[in-house]
Amino acid sequence: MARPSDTKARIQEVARELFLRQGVTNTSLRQISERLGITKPALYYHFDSREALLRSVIQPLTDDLEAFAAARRPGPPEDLLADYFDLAWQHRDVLMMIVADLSILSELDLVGRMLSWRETLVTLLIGPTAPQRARIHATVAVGGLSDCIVEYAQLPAEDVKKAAVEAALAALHAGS
Amino acid sequence: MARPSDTKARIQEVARELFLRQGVTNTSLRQISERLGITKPALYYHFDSREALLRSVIQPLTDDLEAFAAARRPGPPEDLLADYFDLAWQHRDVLMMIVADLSILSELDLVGRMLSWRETLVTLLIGPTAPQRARIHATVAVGGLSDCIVEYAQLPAEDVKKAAVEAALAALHAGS
DNA sequence: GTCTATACCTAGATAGAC
DNA sequence: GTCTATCTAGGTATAGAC
Repeated sequence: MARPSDTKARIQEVARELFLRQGVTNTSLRQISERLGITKPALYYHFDSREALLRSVIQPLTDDLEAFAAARRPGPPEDLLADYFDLAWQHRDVLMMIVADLSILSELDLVGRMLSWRETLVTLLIGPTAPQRARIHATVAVGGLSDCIVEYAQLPAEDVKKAAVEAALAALHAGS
Repeated sequence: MARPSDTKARIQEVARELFLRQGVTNTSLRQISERLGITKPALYYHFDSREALLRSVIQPLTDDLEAFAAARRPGPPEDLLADYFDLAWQHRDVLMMIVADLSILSELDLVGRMLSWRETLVTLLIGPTAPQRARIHATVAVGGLSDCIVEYAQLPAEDVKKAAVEAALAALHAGS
Protein backbone atom coordinates (compact mmCIF):
# COMPACT_ATOMS: atom_id res chain seq x y z
CA MET A 1 0.00 0.00 0.00
CA ALA A 2 0.83 3.56 -0.08
CA ARG A 3 2.70 3.38 -3.29
CA PRO A 4 4.66 6.54 -2.95
CA SER A 5 2.14 8.98 -4.18
CA ASP A 6 -1.07 7.48 -3.32
CA THR A 7 -1.04 10.04 -0.59
CA LYS A 8 -1.56 12.89 -2.99
CA ALA A 9 -4.64 11.24 -4.44
CA ARG A 10 -5.97 10.45 -0.99
CA ILE A 11 -5.55 14.07 0.04
CA GLN A 12 -7.54 15.17 -2.99
CA GLU A 13 -10.32 12.71 -2.23
CA VAL A 14 -10.67 13.79 1.36
CA ALA A 15 -10.42 17.47 0.53
CA ARG A 16 -13.07 17.11 -2.15
CA GLU A 17 -15.40 15.32 0.19
CA LEU A 18 -15.04 17.82 3.01
CA PHE A 19 -15.23 20.83 0.69
CA LEU A 20 -18.47 19.48 -0.75
CA ARG A 21 -20.05 18.56 2.52
CA GLN A 22 -19.24 21.50 4.74
CA GLY A 23 -18.07 24.21 2.39
CA VAL A 24 -14.65 25.40 1.37
CA THR A 25 -14.32 28.17 3.93
CA ASN A 26 -15.35 25.90 6.76
CA THR A 27 -12.78 23.23 5.96
CA SER A 28 -9.37 23.63 7.51
CA LEU A 29 -6.14 21.95 6.53
CA ARG A 30 -6.07 20.55 10.03
CA GLN A 31 -9.35 18.72 9.47
CA ILE A 32 -8.08 17.26 6.22
CA SER A 33 -4.83 16.08 7.72
CA GLU A 34 -6.46 14.63 10.82
CA ARG A 35 -8.90 12.70 8.68
CA LEU A 36 -5.93 11.14 6.88
CA GLY A 37 -3.93 10.46 10.00
CA ILE A 38 -1.08 12.72 8.96
CA THR A 39 -0.02 16.14 10.15
CA LYS A 40 -0.93 19.46 8.70
CA PRO A 41 2.47 20.33 7.30
CA ALA A 42 2.62 16.99 5.51
CA LEU A 43 0.05 18.39 3.13
CA TYR A 44 2.56 20.95 2.04
CA TYR A 45 4.81 18.31 0.64
CA HIS A 46 2.13 17.38 -1.88
CA PHE A 47 0.53 20.76 -2.52
CA ASP A 48 2.19 24.14 -2.54
CA SER A 49 -0.71 25.73 -0.69
CA ARG A 50 -4.29 25.32 0.31
CA GLU A 51 -5.19 27.22 -2.83
CA ALA A 52 -3.38 24.73 -5.04
CA LEU A 53 -5.28 21.91 -3.40
CA LEU A 54 -8.61 23.64 -3.98
CA ARG A 55 -7.63 24.39 -7.55
CA SER A 56 -6.92 20.73 -8.20
CA VAL A 57 -10.41 19.81 -6.99
CA ILE A 58 -12.05 22.27 -9.34
CA GLN A 59 -9.86 21.57 -12.33
CA PRO A 60 -11.99 18.87 -14.00
CA LEU A 61 -14.82 21.40 -14.32
CA THR A 62 -12.68 24.24 -15.61
CA ASP A 63 -10.97 21.95 -18.11
CA ASP A 64 -14.31 20.85 -19.53
CA LEU A 65 -15.66 24.39 -19.70
CA GLU A 66 -12.50 25.56 -21.42
CA ALA A 67 -12.80 22.78 -23.99
CA PHE A 68 -16.50 23.50 -24.53
CA ALA A 69 -15.91 27.20 -25.14
CA ALA A 70 -12.99 26.49 -27.45
CA ALA A 71 -14.56 23.79 -29.59
CA ARG A 72 -18.15 24.94 -29.91
CA ARG A 73 -19.48 26.40 -33.15
CA PRO A 74 -22.73 28.34 -33.56
CA GLY A 75 -25.71 26.08 -34.02
CA PRO A 76 -29.32 25.54 -32.96
CA PRO A 77 -29.86 27.09 -29.52
CA GLU A 78 -31.63 23.96 -28.28
CA ASP A 79 -28.49 21.91 -28.97
CA LEU A 80 -26.19 24.45 -27.36
CA LEU A 81 -28.35 24.71 -24.25
CA ALA A 82 -28.75 20.94 -24.02
CA ASP A 83 -25.01 20.31 -24.33
CA TYR A 84 -24.26 23.03 -21.81
CA PHE A 85 -26.78 21.44 -19.47
CA ASP A 86 -25.10 18.05 -19.81
CA LEU A 87 -21.68 19.46 -19.11
CA ALA A 88 -22.83 21.38 -16.05
CA TRP A 89 -24.87 18.43 -14.80
CA GLN A 90 -21.83 16.17 -14.87
CA HIS A 91 -20.03 18.56 -12.55
CA ARG A 92 -23.02 19.52 -10.44
CA ASP A 93 -21.32 18.56 -7.16
CA VAL A 94 -18.40 20.90 -7.75
CA LEU A 95 -20.78 23.56 -9.03
CA MET A 96 -22.78 23.36 -5.83
CA MET A 97 -19.57 23.74 -3.88
CA ILE A 98 -18.71 26.88 -5.83
CA VAL A 99 -22.21 28.33 -5.58
CA ALA A 100 -22.15 27.83 -1.84
CA ASP A 101 -19.04 29.98 -1.63
CA LEU A 102 -18.59 32.17 -4.68
CA SER A 103 -15.71 33.99 -3.10
CA ILE A 104 -13.50 31.10 -4.15
CA LEU A 105 -13.92 32.30 -7.71
CA SER A 106 -12.12 35.51 -6.93
CA GLU A 107 -9.62 33.72 -4.74
CA LEU A 108 -8.66 31.55 -7.68
CA ASP A 109 -8.92 34.38 -10.19
CA LEU A 110 -11.66 32.51 -11.98
CA VAL A 111 -14.15 35.35 -12.24
CA GLY A 112 -12.74 36.56 -15.54
CA ARG A 113 -12.67 33.10 -17.07
CA MET A 114 -16.22 32.40 -15.89
CA LEU A 115 -17.48 35.64 -17.41
CA SER A 116 -15.66 34.84 -20.61
CA TRP A 117 -17.21 31.35 -20.86
CA ARG A 118 -20.65 32.79 -20.26
CA GLU A 119 -19.98 35.50 -22.79
CA THR A 120 -18.95 32.85 -25.31
CA LEU A 121 -22.13 30.90 -24.69
CA VAL A 122 -24.32 33.98 -24.98
CA THR A 123 -22.62 34.98 -28.21
CA LEU A 124 -23.04 31.50 -29.62
CA LEU A 125 -26.73 31.76 -28.76
CA ILE A 126 -27.59 35.21 -30.09
CA GLY A 127 -24.65 36.21 -32.24
CA PRO A 128 -22.03 38.91 -31.72
CA THR A 129 -24.13 41.93 -32.74
CA ALA A 130 -27.36 41.31 -30.86
CA PRO A 131 -28.94 44.26 -28.99
CA GLN A 132 -28.96 44.50 -25.23
CA ARG A 133 -32.54 43.28 -24.96
CA ALA A 134 -31.58 39.97 -26.55
CA ARG A 135 -28.55 39.79 -24.29
CA ILE A 136 -30.72 40.11 -21.20
CA HIS A 137 -33.02 37.41 -22.53
CA ALA A 138 -30.01 35.15 -23.01
CA THR A 139 -28.87 35.92 -19.47
CA VAL A 140 -32.23 34.82 -18.09
CA ALA A 141 -31.95 31.64 -20.16
CA VAL A 142 -28.42 30.71 -19.15
CA GLY A 143 -28.79 31.88 -15.57
CA GLY A 144 -32.11 30.12 -15.04
CA LEU A 145 -30.78 26.93 -16.57
CA SER A 146 -27.75 26.96 -14.30
CA ASP A 147 -29.93 27.54 -11.24
CA CYS A 148 -31.88 24.39 -12.06
CA ILE A 149 -28.73 22.28 -12.07
CA VAL A 150 -28.01 23.18 -8.49
CA GLU A 151 -31.60 23.30 -7.29
CA TYR A 152 -32.73 19.98 -8.71
CA ALA A 153 -29.42 18.13 -8.51
CA GLN A 154 -31.07 15.14 -6.85
CA LEU A 155 -33.82 14.59 -9.43
CA PRO A 156 -33.52 12.46 -12.60
CA ALA A 157 -31.33 14.26 -15.13
CA GLU A 158 -33.68 13.80 -18.06
CA ASP A 159 -36.73 15.33 -16.36
CA VAL A 160 -34.82 18.39 -15.24
CA LYS A 161 -33.06 18.76 -18.57
CA LYS A 162 -36.22 18.67 -20.64
CA ALA A 163 -38.16 21.21 -18.59
CA ALA A 164 -35.18 23.50 -17.96
CA VAL A 165 -34.07 23.61 -21.58
CA GLU A 166 -37.56 24.35 -22.88
CA ALA A 167 -37.96 27.17 -20.38
CA ALA A 168 -34.54 28.58 -21.28
CA LEU A 169 -35.42 28.46 -24.98
CA ALA A 170 -38.66 30.31 -24.33
CA ALA A 171 -36.83 33.01 -22.38
CA LEU A 172 -34.31 33.32 -25.19
CA HIS A 173 -36.99 33.88 -27.81
CA ALA A 174 -39.28 36.02 -25.65
CA GLY A 175 -41.30 38.53 -27.62
CA SER A 176 -40.15 37.41 -31.06
CA MET B 1 -21.00 66.20 17.40
CA ALA B 2 -20.86 62.55 17.91
CA ARG B 3 -24.05 62.47 19.79
CA PRO B 4 -23.44 59.40 21.90
CA SER B 5 -24.57 56.78 19.48
CA ASP B 6 -23.63 58.18 16.25
CA THR B 7 -20.83 55.74 16.54
CA LYS B 8 -23.08 52.77 16.03
CA ALA B 9 -24.40 54.23 12.80
CA ARG B 10 -20.91 55.11 11.65
CA ILE B 11 -19.77 51.55 12.26
CA GLN B 12 -22.64 50.26 10.16
CA GLU B 13 -21.83 52.62 7.33
CA VAL B 14 -18.17 51.68 7.20
CA ALA B 15 -18.89 47.97 7.54
CA ARG B 16 -21.44 48.12 4.76
CA GLU B 17 -19.05 49.93 2.47
CA LEU B 18 -16.18 47.53 3.07
CA PHE B 19 -18.39 44.43 2.88
CA LEU B 20 -19.70 45.62 -0.47
CA ARG B 21 -16.38 46.61 -1.93
CA GLN B 22 -14.12 43.79 -0.89
CA GLY B 23 -16.44 41.03 0.26
CA VAL B 24 -17.58 39.91 3.67
CA THR B 25 -14.95 37.25 4.19
CA ASN B 26 -12.16 39.62 3.25
CA THR B 27 -13.19 42.32 5.68
CA SER B 28 -11.88 42.11 9.22
CA LEU B 29 -13.01 43.92 12.33
CA ARG B 30 -9.56 45.41 12.49
CA GLN B 31 -10.02 47.08 9.10
CA ILE B 32 -13.36 48.48 10.15
CA SER B 33 -12.08 49.86 13.42
CA GLU B 34 -8.96 51.36 11.87
CA ARG B 35 -11.04 53.10 9.26
CA LEU B 36 -13.05 54.71 12.07
CA GLY B 37 -10.05 55.62 14.16
CA ILE B 38 -11.13 53.45 17.06
CA THR B 39 -9.90 50.11 18.34
CA LYS B 40 -11.29 46.69 17.71
CA PRO B 41 -12.75 46.07 21.16
CA ALA B 42 -14.66 49.33 20.89
CA LEU B 43 -16.82 47.67 18.23
CA TYR B 44 -17.91 45.14 20.78
CA TYR B 45 -19.51 47.82 22.86
CA HIS B 46 -21.94 48.50 20.00
CA PHE B 47 -22.36 45.03 18.51
CA ASP B 48 -22.31 41.71 20.28
CA SER B 49 -20.29 40.07 17.52
CA ARG B 50 -19.14 40.35 13.97
CA GLU B 51 -22.17 38.32 12.98
CA ALA B 52 -24.55 40.78 14.62
CA LEU B 53 -22.91 43.59 12.67
CA LEU B 54 -23.28 41.72 9.39
CA ARG B 55 -26.86 40.90 10.20
CA SER B 56 -27.67 44.54 10.76
CA VAL B 57 -26.32 45.39 7.32
CA ILE B 58 -28.52 42.81 5.62
CA GLN B 59 -31.64 43.49 7.63
CA PRO B 60 -33.28 46.06 5.34
CA LEU B 61 -33.38 43.44 2.59
CA THR B 62 -34.70 40.62 4.75
CA ASP B 63 -37.35 42.89 6.26
CA ASP B 64 -38.63 43.84 2.81
CA LEU B 65 -38.64 40.25 1.57
CA GLU B 66 -40.50 39.16 4.65
CA ALA B 67 -43.13 41.83 4.14
CA PHE B 68 -43.45 40.99 0.44
CA ALA B 69 -43.98 37.29 1.10
CA ALA B 70 -46.46 37.99 3.87
CA ALA B 71 -48.59 40.59 2.12
CA ARG B 72 -48.69 39.33 -1.45
CA ARG B 73 -51.80 37.75 -2.92
CA PRO B 74 -51.95 35.69 -6.12
CA GLY B 75 -52.31 37.83 -9.21
CA PRO B 76 -51.10 38.29 -12.78
CA PRO B 77 -47.58 36.82 -13.07
CA GLU B 78 -46.34 39.93 -14.85
CA ASP B 79 -47.26 42.05 -11.83
CA LEU B 80 -45.72 39.62 -9.37
CA LEU B 81 -42.48 39.41 -11.34
CA ALA B 82 -42.35 43.16 -11.85
CA ASP B 83 -42.87 43.89 -8.16
CA TYR B 84 -40.33 41.28 -7.18
CA PHE B 85 -37.88 42.86 -9.61
CA ASP B 86 -38.43 46.29 -8.07
CA LEU B 87 -37.87 45.01 -4.57
CA ALA B 88 -34.68 43.16 -5.48
CA TRP B 89 -33.42 46.06 -7.57
CA GLN B 90 -33.72 48.41 -4.59
CA HIS B 91 -31.42 46.17 -2.60
CA ARG B 92 -29.12 45.16 -5.44
CA ASP B 93 -25.97 46.26 -3.63
CA VAL B 94 -26.64 44.01 -0.67
CA LEU B 95 -27.74 41.22 -3.02
CA MET B 96 -24.42 41.46 -4.87
CA MET B 97 -22.64 41.24 -1.57
CA ILE B 98 -24.53 38.06 -0.70
CA VAL B 99 -24.08 36.53 -4.13
CA ALA B 100 -20.36 37.15 -3.90
CA ASP B 101 -20.24 35.10 -0.73
CA LEU B 102 -23.24 32.84 -0.37
CA SER B 103 -21.77 31.16 2.66
CA ILE B 104 -23.00 34.10 4.72
CA LEU B 105 -26.51 32.77 4.17
CA SER B 106 -25.73 29.64 6.11
CA GLU B 107 -23.69 31.57 8.67
CA LEU B 108 -26.73 33.69 9.40
CA ASP B 109 -29.17 30.79 9.10
CA LEU B 110 -30.86 32.50 6.21
CA VAL B 111 -30.93 29.58 3.80
CA GLY B 112 -34.25 28.30 5.05
CA ARG B 113 -35.89 31.71 4.97
CA MET B 114 -34.56 32.34 1.45
CA LEU B 115 -35.92 29.03 0.20
CA SER B 116 -39.22 29.78 1.83
CA TRP B 117 -39.49 33.21 0.16
CA ARG B 118 -38.67 31.69 -3.19
CA GLU B 119 -41.17 28.93 -2.58
CA THR B 120 -43.81 31.52 -1.77
CA LEU B 121 -43.07 33.40 -4.98
CA VAL B 122 -43.17 30.23 -7.08
CA THR B 123 -46.45 29.19 -5.52
CA LEU B 124 -47.95 32.62 -6.14
CA LEU B 125 -46.87 32.27 -9.77
CA ILE B 126 -48.05 28.74 -10.58
CA GLY B 127 -50.34 27.77 -7.73
CA PRO B 128 -49.89 25.19 -5.00
CA THR B 129 -50.68 22.07 -7.04
CA ALA B 130 -48.65 22.64 -10.21
CA PRO B 131 -46.60 19.70 -11.57
CA GLN B 132 -42.84 19.56 -11.38
CA ARG B 133 -42.39 20.68 -14.96
CA ALA B 134 -44.14 23.96 -14.20
CA ARG B 135 -42.08 24.29 -11.07
CA ILE B 136 -38.86 24.01 -13.05
CA HIS B 137 -40.12 26.61 -15.51
CA ALA B 138 -40.82 28.93 -12.60
CA THR B 139 -37.34 28.31 -11.23
CA VAL B 140 -35.81 29.35 -14.54
CA ALA B 141 -37.99 32.46 -14.49
CA VAL B 142 -37.22 33.54 -10.93
CA GLY B 143 -33.56 32.48 -11.07
CA GLY B 144 -32.91 34.15 -14.41
CA LEU B 145 -34.62 37.33 -13.27
CA SER B 146 -32.52 37.45 -10.12
CA ASP B 147 -29.33 36.91 -12.12
CA CYS B 148 -30.12 39.97 -14.20
CA ILE B 149 -30.39 42.18 -11.12
CA VAL B 150 -26.83 41.39 -10.18
CA GLU B 151 -25.40 41.21 -13.68
CA TYR B 152 -26.86 44.46 -15.00
CA ALA B 153 -26.90 46.41 -11.76
CA GLN B 154 -25.24 49.39 -13.40
CA LEU B 155 -27.68 49.79 -16.31
CA PRO B 156 -30.91 51.83 -16.25
CA ALA B 157 -33.49 50.02 -14.15
CA GLU B 158 -36.30 50.33 -16.67
CA ASP B 159 -34.39 48.75 -19.56
CA VAL B 160 -33.31 45.77 -17.49
CA LYS B 161 -36.71 45.37 -15.91
CA LYS B 162 -38.61 45.31 -19.20
CA ALA B 163 -36.37 42.76 -20.93
CA ALA B 164 -35.86 40.57 -17.85
CA VAL B 165 -39.53 40.40 -16.92
CA GLU B 166 -40.60 39.52 -20.46
CA ALA B 167 -38.00 36.74 -20.64
CA ALA B 168 -39.05 35.42 -17.24
CA LEU B 169 -42.68 35.41 -18.31
CA ALA B 170 -41.81 33.47 -21.45
CA ALA B 171 -39.90 30.88 -19.43
CA LEU B 172 -42.83 30.58 -17.07
CA HIS B 173 -45.26 29.85 -19.89
CA ALA B 174 -42.92 27.72 -21.98
CA GLY B 175 -44.71 25.09 -24.04
CA SER B 176 -48.22 26.13 -23.11
C1' DG C 1 11.36 11.30 -0.99
C1' DT C 2 8.18 11.68 2.99
C1' DC C 3 6.56 13.51 7.06
C1' DT C 4 7.11 15.77 12.13
C1' DA C 5 7.98 19.58 14.97
C1' DT C 6 7.72 24.02 15.21
C1' DA C 7 7.36 28.97 14.23
C1' DC C 8 4.73 32.75 13.37
C1' DC C 9 0.78 35.46 11.93
C1' DT C 10 -3.96 37.23 12.12
C1' DA C 11 -8.51 36.51 13.25
C1' DG C 12 -12.50 37.11 16.67
C1' DA C 13 -13.39 37.79 21.30
C1' DT C 14 -13.05 39.02 26.53
C1' DA C 15 -11.48 41.41 31.03
C1' DG C 16 -10.84 45.22 33.34
C1' DA C 17 -8.67 50.07 33.77
C1' DC C 18 -9.89 54.76 32.73
C1' DG D 1 -17.76 54.91 25.58
C1' DT D 2 -13.20 53.71 24.65
C1' DC D 3 -8.62 51.85 25.62
C1' DT D 4 -4.65 48.32 26.87
C1' DA D 5 -3.63 43.81 27.37
C1' DT D 6 -4.40 39.26 26.53
C1' DC D 7 -6.60 34.69 25.19
C1' DT D 8 -7.66 31.03 22.00
C1' DA D 9 -8.16 29.03 17.64
C1' DG D 10 -7.05 28.84 13.18
C1' DG D 11 -4.31 29.82 9.26
C1' DT D 12 0.15 29.34 6.19
C1' DA D 13 4.73 28.11 5.85
C1' DT D 14 9.67 26.43 6.86
C1' DA D 15 13.61 23.63 8.92
C1' DG D 16 15.11 19.58 9.41
C1' DA D 17 14.60 14.44 11.20
C1' DC D 18 13.95 9.94 9.21
